[in-house]
Amino acid sequence: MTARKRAPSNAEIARALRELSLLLEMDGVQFKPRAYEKAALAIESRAGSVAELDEAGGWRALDRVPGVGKGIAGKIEELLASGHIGELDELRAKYPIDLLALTDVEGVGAKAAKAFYESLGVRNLEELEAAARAGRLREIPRFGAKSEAKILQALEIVRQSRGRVLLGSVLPLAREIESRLGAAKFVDSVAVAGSIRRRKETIGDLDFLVASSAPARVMELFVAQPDVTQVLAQGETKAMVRLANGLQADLRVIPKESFGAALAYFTGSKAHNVSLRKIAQAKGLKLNEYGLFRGERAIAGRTEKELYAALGLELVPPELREDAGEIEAALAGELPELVAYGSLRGDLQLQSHWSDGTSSIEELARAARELGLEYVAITDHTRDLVLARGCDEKRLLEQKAEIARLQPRLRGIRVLSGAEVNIREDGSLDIDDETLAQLDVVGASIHSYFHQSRADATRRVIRAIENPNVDILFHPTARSIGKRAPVDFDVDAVIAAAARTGTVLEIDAMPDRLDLRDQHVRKAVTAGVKLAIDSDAHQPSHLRFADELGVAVARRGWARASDVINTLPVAKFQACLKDARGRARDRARA
DNA sequence: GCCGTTTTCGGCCCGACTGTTTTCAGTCG
Repeated sequence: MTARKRAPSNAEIARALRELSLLLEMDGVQFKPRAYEKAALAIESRAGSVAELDEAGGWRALDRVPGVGKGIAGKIEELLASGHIGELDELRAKYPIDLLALTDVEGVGAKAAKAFYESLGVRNLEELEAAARAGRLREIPRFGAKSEAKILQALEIVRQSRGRVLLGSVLPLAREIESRLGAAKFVDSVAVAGSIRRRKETIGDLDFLVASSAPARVMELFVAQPDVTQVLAQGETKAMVRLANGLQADLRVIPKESFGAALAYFTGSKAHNVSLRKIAQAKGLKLNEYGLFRGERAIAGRTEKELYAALGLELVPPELREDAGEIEAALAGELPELVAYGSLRGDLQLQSHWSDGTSSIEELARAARELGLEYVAITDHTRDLVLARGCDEKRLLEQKAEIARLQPRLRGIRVLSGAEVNIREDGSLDIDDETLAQLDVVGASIHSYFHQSRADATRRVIRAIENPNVDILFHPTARSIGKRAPVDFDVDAVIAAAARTGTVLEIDAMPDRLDLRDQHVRKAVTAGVKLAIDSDAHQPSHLRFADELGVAVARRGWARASDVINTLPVAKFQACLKDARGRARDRARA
């Protein structure tokens, strides 16, 4: 067993501050909880390491982080120096419960957790579930049978995602480990395999594959990484470790000539591999992680391309390997040419500090240009979202004028005016048509009434997209992975309506949204509905999600570049929206 | 505990809605 001293990551510091915030709230302290929560958010979304910042400049440097003052800077220093925060330990002793897990359940906050603990002794998710099943939550004031049922439903969603983490939260670490291994002289090639390579929306563990003639040295390097908290197993060609984020990471070392076969084998999915082996079997061949064999002789396995070709298949992109028709398409030579990473030219959903974003329009535009984008739409929240400082008609038009003033200073990137209008309970919008008609890009989305009946929700969404001014349906189902179920509408009916009205459906690339999800993207593509892949950025560091995660979801949904409207150059993109609005108006008049 | 073009005190994105009950916690971004 290895235990190494390492500086806490920003995420770990944020987690401690967030727990402190919740415990203070539970303790009835005023205002401090919000301050700690704000500081946690700021630290979590910071690009640079806070631990390094402290090392370089101490609390004075920490104090300059927005939301962090003298007090919280002191707490962070305490954590970095000793691994503990005294006040946090004291509060944990007072309330010995898994508060972070409990408040992750939709409908449970600090106050509810306190009531559950003090009245029923509930300390963790298991005890909460037991209490809810026994019908004991309704004994607590202000809780009844309905809230009990809602909590059980929310627990089910949490349970389904237990032990899995969001793709977006592990991808950077996976790449870091990959490049660390790849930098070693004795490593010939390295790859991330498993569900990360397939870009599944949640990840259960990390799989690494290395080709090397010095496996022992690779093993040593792998288990000695600073992120490793525990070595679970270490043999000659295989190691398993526990990482600081709680996930397990596995490494296999393979001889060069088997790398392609092993990569295919460890990328999966299981169902895809079973189908490949059946094809091999039918040809009198044997397929395993070491290669494709006729009798004892290996006939392919050095690369995946060689392996698939030997089986009579086109190379199947990892994102499609779910045994969902890709084998048949590859046999027939009819795999689609998927939208490529790096092919987005625009980003159509950005929130600035005009509503709940943290950056100015100019900062967002410059950051987008840095990423190589040619245009962005500023789509701040609107009237109904009071907490997000939603804009009314007047502010939206002021912002449009502001964008026009800024544009000459922003060379190399076109900024479009827009809005993320709220779809109300009945499908009406919270901004008038006259104003919407003046904006370049109008997205509409759901932010409330998540629990309507299927019929009501379907009618609501279709009514919204039938408005000729609505160009795009933003984050269509409003789900939050591992937290909130998607709004229950008839997806096929909404896709059919989008095809009829020329409405674009969005793939919102925020790590916990990924909405539309892969299967629904595929339905939309089949129906000929256009997609937009957007970051939903609230700060510059979010912009990269569009390419990193959004394009991945589109690829998993079999989308080509021609299906994605923001792969178009800005003039063609705008012509496309204008054309759709024109036809929608004609239809509305008819 | 943080913050300041109302700057060293006194505010704290602060409205509608749900579920549960007569005063409030939680949710929406």
